[in-house]
Amino acid sequence: MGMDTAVSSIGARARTRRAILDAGAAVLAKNPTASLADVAAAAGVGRTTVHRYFSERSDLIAAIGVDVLDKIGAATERARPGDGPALTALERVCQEYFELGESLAIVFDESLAATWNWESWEEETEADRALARLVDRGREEGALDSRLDTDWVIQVVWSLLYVAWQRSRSGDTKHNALSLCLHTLRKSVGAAP
Amino acid sequence: MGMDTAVSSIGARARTRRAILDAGAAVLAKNPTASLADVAAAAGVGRTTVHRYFSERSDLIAAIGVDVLDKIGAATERARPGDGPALTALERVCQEYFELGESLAIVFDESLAATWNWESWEEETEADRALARLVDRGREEGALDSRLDTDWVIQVVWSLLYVAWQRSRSGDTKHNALSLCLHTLRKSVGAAP
DNA sequence: CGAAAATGGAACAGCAATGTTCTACTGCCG
DNA sequence: CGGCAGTAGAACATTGCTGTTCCATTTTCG
Repeated sequence: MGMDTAVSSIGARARTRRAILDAGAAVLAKNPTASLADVAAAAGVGRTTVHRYFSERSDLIAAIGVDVLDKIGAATERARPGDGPALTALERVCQEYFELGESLAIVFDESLAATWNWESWEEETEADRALARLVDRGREEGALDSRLDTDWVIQVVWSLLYVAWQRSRSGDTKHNALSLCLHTLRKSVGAAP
Repeated sequence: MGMDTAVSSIGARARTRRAILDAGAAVLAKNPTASLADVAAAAGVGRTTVHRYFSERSDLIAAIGVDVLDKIGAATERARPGDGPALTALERVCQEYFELGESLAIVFDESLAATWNWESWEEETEADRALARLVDRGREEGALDSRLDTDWVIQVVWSLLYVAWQRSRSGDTKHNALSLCLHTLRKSVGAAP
């Protein structure tokens, strides 16, 4: 059937698209002002090919954003934030997010969000809501510090993730960085003993 | 004497320079890709005047960097990191840094550092050393968690400051944001009870 | 093999920011 | 008053990125 050609063709397109998306995320995370030529070089494709997939720069950035949100959504589901003790679940979420690696940098970079017309960034995702529910549950269970509101806890989680990711980038092992992160997280947002 | 004209002239120059530096810090913190025309407008001066004080864009950015490092140095001295119990001293440092406000954004923005040829950013300042000494002292006193190394503690301090600063930007009172920051800091890096 | 799809590279025009130069205006102080 | 420092604004050349078009080449698959 014609499906084979369609599949292989779509497969080729998908592969190229993914290469550009990944390279774009890595390059733009390090330097948000990098040119599309830099992205193309990092992806191992020609500059025109980048334009063939994403007609404008903002299209590429938006696509990277969608991609990261997808990854975060998938990681959140894998962590099963509704299962088991809240503090343990929060640690699982942390671990899954930490595995996202470079994608994290995109989340933290505000200057990209500035280049960004994109309202999807503002609106709450299902992952956001799941994380908020988890924190709320933790406070009700008495596992989280009642003096810290939900927003604060979530912000602290993300910032500790960022610090840990930077540390693993600086040469420390991922395991070590994650251990420090989780240990600090437990102490900082856990209920006072 | 000629000194009067010199003084007033220098006074005028210094005032303009300061306006450009402050406006530049504020504008570039929000959007590192902002044009010099934006900086000039924010400073209330002409674009040519900016070039008169900082011949190239990188000169302006470098000058802002020096300025921020100066402010951090002064804040560190005010906090007297050598006096009293280490945890209390660390909180004082945190308070002083928090007061730096917008200048903090400059410190966290990596994309500015990328635009930046500037090696001074890498090298350790006296403030860095003082903070490291304080953390070391805290661990020896048993006031800080012995499982967290100095680098980690310092990174956590900065990231909590960043989160608190963002929060006060988002509408919460500075007092409230600082309280959350200090409370979380004590728990996260303090010695386990 | 042969056609269609995908790509790379060159070339081009448009654009925005940069950095420079020159002129005219303003405020200040002797 | 008259000179001087500082400034704004216009005008200009330059540069680097962007987005587009066209063509030659490679890859893919029937």
